[in-house]
Amino acid sequence: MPDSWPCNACSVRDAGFCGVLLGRHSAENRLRGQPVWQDFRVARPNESILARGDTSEHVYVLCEGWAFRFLQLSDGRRQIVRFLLLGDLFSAVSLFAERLHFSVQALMQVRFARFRRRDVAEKLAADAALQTALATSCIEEDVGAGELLLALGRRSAEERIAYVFLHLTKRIAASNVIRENRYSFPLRQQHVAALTGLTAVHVSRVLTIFRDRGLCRLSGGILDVEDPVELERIGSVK
Amino acid sequence: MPDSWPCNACSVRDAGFCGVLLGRHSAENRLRGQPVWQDFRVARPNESILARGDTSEHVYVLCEGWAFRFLQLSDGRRQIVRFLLLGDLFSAVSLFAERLHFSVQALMQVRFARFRRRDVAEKLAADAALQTALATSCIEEDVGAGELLLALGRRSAEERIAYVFLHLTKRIAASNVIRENRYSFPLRQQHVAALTGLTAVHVSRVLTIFRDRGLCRLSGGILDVEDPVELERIGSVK
DNA sequence: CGGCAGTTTGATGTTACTCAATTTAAGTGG
DNA sequence: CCACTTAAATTGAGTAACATCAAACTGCCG
Repeated sequence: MPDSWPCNACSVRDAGFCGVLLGRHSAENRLRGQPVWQDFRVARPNESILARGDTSEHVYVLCEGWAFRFLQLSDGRRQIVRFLLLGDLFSAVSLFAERLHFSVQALMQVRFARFRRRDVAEKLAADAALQTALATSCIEEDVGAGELLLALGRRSAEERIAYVFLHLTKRIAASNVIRENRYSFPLRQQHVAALTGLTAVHVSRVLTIFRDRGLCRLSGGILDVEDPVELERIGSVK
Repeated sequence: MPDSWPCNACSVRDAGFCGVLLGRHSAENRLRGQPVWQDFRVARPNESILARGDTSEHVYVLCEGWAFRFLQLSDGRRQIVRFLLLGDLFSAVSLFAERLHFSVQALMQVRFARFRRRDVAEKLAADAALQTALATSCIEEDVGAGELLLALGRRSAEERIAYVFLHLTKRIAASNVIRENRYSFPLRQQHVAALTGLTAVHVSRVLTIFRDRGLCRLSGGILDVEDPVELERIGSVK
């Protein structure tokens, strides 16, 4: 029997934050006799889920699909700050703040769970596994933000795109089984642009170059990495 | 008697993280009979304090001077991720990780305190004020990183520089008394460049424009904001 | 006074953006 | 399954923003 098992409700493995919150889904892992999760919700493709400035009594975990966190200027310019994958908290540190300092949008049809912030905070005080999971999420988000800052501030368009491909494929690979350097990768070029600080037109040009060079190709929601070594050479932080 | 008092050892007020850690500096705020802080250290201008990849049993609080956190590519390109001001933890989330994912360098002569990570973690479990202080730091760092990502990804050189000036002056103003829109601002243009993802040459050009427009001037370690309204219009996130 | 780091300025180059037109792909309803 | 609609991707031409290189200038410290 595996020591980790997907949740029958949300298909998230115990290893993720959701799994820890749900406590391996056994009956005794409830708060005051109620399930610790509040409810599940669904959002359609491109639907806005949360907006900066909102206050919310909940924290959120993504259970199905992809979404992203972003910030936006008053004139509409927007920057994606992080993609949210299966099992991700929308934001780890937002457990500590009522008012949201970011917005979240669905990339495709998604499902997510809401947990009452107070319940989670209460459980957190007594649950070492949950503390560890939260700490890990905080670290990962901080590392991710720092590396993205480095990419946006100091790297060329090619390097940025290679970097985000590598970063995301590694995150995918950590939670899924991947075969043959092919990744389910539902981003459109506009999303790559919004993440890398480039325009969609320029992303298209760079991806054409990557394709012609036999480096990788993105289409139909699949990322095909043909030359992982070279991609790593261009995009790696090391 | 004020409810907040500068630490006689490090001049940090109780309101900062250091103050909470030291617990208003009263005798009973010690761990196992020892002062909770490990020791104080000094670094000279431009001295490297911590390097990415190091492991450390300590967390660090800045007690005097300015420093900055940065990331760097193997070819030397570097991006400043956050400036560290009086009372700042070098990194809030690094309380949860032994291995550092960032480097720290002194901007000028600095003094900082080391605290054993284990001791702090232990104190954290029992001390609600410390929990709150840590949570606040985590949020503030996350907000700062997000806004900087937005600036680097989507804003022009002028906007970025106006933004970092505003952001830093607000942080300074939060901990000091400021008179007449003059800020002690020990950054050199190269640091502004390293923070904004620009070159020092281009920063120089933009600052010349700002000066000629009567917007603000940076020299001799002083930032003089002559037209706060206009600076806000250019640099604000709102 | 000399040396050095930082700043300024000019000339030139490159990268990525903008605008616009065209092609391709993805849905949608009959 | 096809015609229609709409969104996304591609391509080209022209441009703007910022980088690079190099030289001159400034201020500071020993």
